[in-house]
Amino acid sequence: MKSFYVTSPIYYVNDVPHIGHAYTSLACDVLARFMRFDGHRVFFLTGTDEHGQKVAKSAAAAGVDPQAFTDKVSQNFRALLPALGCSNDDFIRTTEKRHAASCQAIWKAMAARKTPKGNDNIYLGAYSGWYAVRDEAYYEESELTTGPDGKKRAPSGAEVEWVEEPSYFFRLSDWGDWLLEWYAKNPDAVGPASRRNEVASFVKQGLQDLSISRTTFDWGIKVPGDEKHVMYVWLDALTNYITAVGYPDVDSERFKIFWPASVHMVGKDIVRFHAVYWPAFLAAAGLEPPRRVYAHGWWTNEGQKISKSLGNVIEPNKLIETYGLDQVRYFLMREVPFGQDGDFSNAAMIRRMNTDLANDLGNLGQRVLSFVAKNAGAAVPSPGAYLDADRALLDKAAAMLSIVRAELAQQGFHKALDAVFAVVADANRYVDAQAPWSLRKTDPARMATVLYALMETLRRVGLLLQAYMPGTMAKLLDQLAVPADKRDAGAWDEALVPGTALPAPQGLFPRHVEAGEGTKK
RNA sequence: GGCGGCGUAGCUCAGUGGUAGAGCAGGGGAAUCAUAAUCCCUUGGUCGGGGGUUCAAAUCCCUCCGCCGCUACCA
Repeated sequence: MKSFYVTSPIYYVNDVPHIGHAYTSLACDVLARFMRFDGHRVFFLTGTDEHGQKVAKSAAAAGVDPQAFTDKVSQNFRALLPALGCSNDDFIRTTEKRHAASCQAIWKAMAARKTPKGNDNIYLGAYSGWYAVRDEAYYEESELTTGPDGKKRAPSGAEVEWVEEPSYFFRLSDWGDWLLEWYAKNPDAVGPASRRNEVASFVKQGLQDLSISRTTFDWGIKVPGDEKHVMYVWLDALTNYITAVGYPDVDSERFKIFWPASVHMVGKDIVRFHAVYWPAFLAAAGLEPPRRVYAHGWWTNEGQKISKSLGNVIEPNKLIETYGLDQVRYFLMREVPFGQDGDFSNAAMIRRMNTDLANDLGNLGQRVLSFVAKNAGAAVPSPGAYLDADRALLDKAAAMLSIVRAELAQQGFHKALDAVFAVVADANRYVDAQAPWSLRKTDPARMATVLYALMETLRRVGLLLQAYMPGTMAKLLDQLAVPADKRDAGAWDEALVPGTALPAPQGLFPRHVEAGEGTKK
């Protein structure tokens, strides 16, 4: 059995869940569901990133210790998953014991090994730079301005001072060639291709060593053997991906089955951490890099950049409440080519849910199933010999599986949907062309064949769309009387059994009508 | 500044040398099984500007204009 390991980033608990988090998680979920459907052994991981100075500070501000604080706020993210219909297999928190053990193990593994150039991977040095206390951030010399008072200031206007602190460094500078070779030999390792090019050109510029410990705060995982230091949050955070599959027990069944990860799904803002640092950390520790890192784009809201200060943050729960879960899942996966930025607008959302879902797919189901209920004895009809028109529809429906499989293998979520909805459109044309309402009077046997072909097409559409819209497609398959154990790719060619009794049809996708609209004048 | 990408119908985009395409939106019609849904036809573009190569350019080359991404240690 093939395995498939997909991860979302672990979400930083200091953030409030927004559409970006939901989007990443949903993309992972669609992949996870499709791969399970397609017979893979799947592990879908998500979780929360809970260490770092900002979290410690937020906890202090709330008057609680950091652990109690993160116990609480990590729930914001955990609770979002069922609301989104996510089928994650685990939820990891970086404050868990298993994770501390894993981080310390990868640190030791890195420290024990040499770089490709024969140097130690980790060495103790000093991290120095222009630090703004107010911003809690370091700045590059080039970013600073010198005021009339002679003081250097950050772009934010905060005063900066030169500080030095002891720090362990990861000798990233020795890993550049290895990374470039990895990109070259594994063209699918980073996607979309534009991101791979960006990352490669970044590496080509030459890499500096990376500070991987801090001494200025202590809310983190202790560096083995030097407890004054806590690990750099990104080393801590990225390591979650192996913790969850059993690291440091590399001989465990789970680790052997699922590592390396099939896809790390990330937002475009954190590509570098996943496509440069992470593979280098892993290689330094003697572990395999992930098979693929894929960066998706960002959403705007009604054409505007989303920001807290603009107050136009899109809350996933609100969206689901307004439009429905499966509608939102569909919209996010369909509206924008995955990998590119996209715009959310209520008009576009409503257009998609009414046009694609209610009118095309929902109405197709309704017109076919209610016709069968009224005119074919509420049971699966018995088909006669197929004509060319029937074959054309059925063959195209049968071909969808391999198309969807190929598209999703490279995160082509929208293209996979394109292929399925092309068949839905064909099916609507077929209904009109065959006009079963006429056949009812002239040729009942032919009518039965047409209805059967339509139901078979709906069955396959329903099977494939389960990954995107699990709830609604379960209803569709129920209405087609597809048995629960015949809803995966293994049952792709197991056609509906004539004579099977059918339940009363019900609408799948209600049209969305805006308040004040909908009453005829 | 450097590197990379993009600019095609009202909107979102596909199309990388051979008579301009899709979806949605707009207009007209057909049908009546269905969630007034569906189906057919149709309006609409000097393919960012200019120059060049070629029998032929949205597609290759040059140049200009505009937009975007990356250009390292908050996460």
